[in-house]
Amino acid sequence: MKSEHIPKATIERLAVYLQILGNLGRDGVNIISSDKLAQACKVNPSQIRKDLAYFGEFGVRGVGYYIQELITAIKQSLGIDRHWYCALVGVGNLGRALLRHNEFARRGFIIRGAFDCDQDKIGKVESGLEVICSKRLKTKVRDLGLEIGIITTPPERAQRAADYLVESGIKGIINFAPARIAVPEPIPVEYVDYFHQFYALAFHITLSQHRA
Amino acid sequence: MKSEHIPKATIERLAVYLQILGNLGRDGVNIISSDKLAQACKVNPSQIRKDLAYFGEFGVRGVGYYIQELITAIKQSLGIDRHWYCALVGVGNLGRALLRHNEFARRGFIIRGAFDCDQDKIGKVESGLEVICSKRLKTKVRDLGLEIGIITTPPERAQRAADYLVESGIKGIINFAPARIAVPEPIPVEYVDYFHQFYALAFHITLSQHRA
DNA sequence: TTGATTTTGTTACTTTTTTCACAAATCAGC
DNA sequence: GCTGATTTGTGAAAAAAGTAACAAAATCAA
Repeated sequence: MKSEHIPKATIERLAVYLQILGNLGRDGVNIISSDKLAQACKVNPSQIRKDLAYFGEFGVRGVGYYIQELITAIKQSLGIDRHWYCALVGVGNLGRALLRHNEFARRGFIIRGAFDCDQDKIGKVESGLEVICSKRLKTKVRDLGLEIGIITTPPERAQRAADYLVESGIKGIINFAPARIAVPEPIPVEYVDYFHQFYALAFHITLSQHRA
Repeated sequence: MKSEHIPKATIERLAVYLQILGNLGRDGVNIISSDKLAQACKVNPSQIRKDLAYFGEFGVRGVGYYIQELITAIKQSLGIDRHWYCALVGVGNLGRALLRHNEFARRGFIIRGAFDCDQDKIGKVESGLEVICSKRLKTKVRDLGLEIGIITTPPERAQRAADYLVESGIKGIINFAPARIAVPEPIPVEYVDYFHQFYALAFHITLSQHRA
């Protein structure tokens, strides 16, 4: 099998597989079967084989998957076998926290530009990056080769940030602001709000208590 | 309709509806139809009606939904029409960032205990909370009425943190550590890792470039 | 080399989720 | 109070995702 439409859930699971394979690899394991990996991820083994089948044949029948090879294959499939340069728009509390968070670079997402439209912030230096006026995004995106935009503005300014980013030729957007944004069709947007998971947890706890 | 099994995707969408309704409410809108809300969320209007139908009848035929009422109804459905007291385990960089992040309290998730097993950290004060030895979780969970555990340890210590939390009688866990954890059946766990969204974005960008 | 055993890749089947379509309810104007 | 215009709630249909089952490939022992 190869390509066609790939379910969103598959992409999410690939990220999980990657996480677990990484931990296993660090523990010195070399080979794993879909069955064992499935146990570790708490999914169905067929599910794993099917998810991987969208991208190619990475296993060896009768043997299983070579962990390092599989990690490489999944990274390639997701497009994270390379660096991505990012623009961060909105240098507030959250923005600053992300700029300081060096996990970004470790995972291959390198924030190379920090932008804000507040005159008081422009010119200041945050984690080694000078804060630049959002209106200058276009030039910077071109000059620095930025491909991903990270929105960390307050919700009411998220749409404007998105507009600047789109206009500047950015290729995709991660929106941390608690607001939906509208962008032209081809540009993918992902929303991040970990309170959604808190809500889901509150729901599940409440549900099980209601049953009891 | 009422209760039965509710899709995970429905819960996620309810959180999105809530976000958008909140923003609309602040803008002074009072009533909205499933059609308009659907446009704002970029989902199918039937989807919205069906999602809500799992929990009750909140709309008025021929009219639409009263926004404030709907917000209340969704919050009740999710179980976030109340406060939740939380225990945070693992006072590293991420843990400290979350402790400082006052959005938690604003959204009704109040972190009332900070725990770590590192002797150097125990006794120190972070954002007004004294860091307590993880082994004392049980007493504190009882005395402070903590219901949700937030794991922010390094991945290799996530399972132990989970074990302490489960033993202490916690009702649910949010795991920020990049590792899967095993807990007894009835206790719900939600995983938070925003790099998954970065991966999804990288994938979509790569895909569309491949097509071009 | 053959046969037993393992485990993948893939097709067929099952279940779940989403979308469609329409009756039931509401409201405004006459 | 009736008529027409809306818009919900919901059962039926369609689409999508997940699971099971098995042939094909690989390994190993005899």
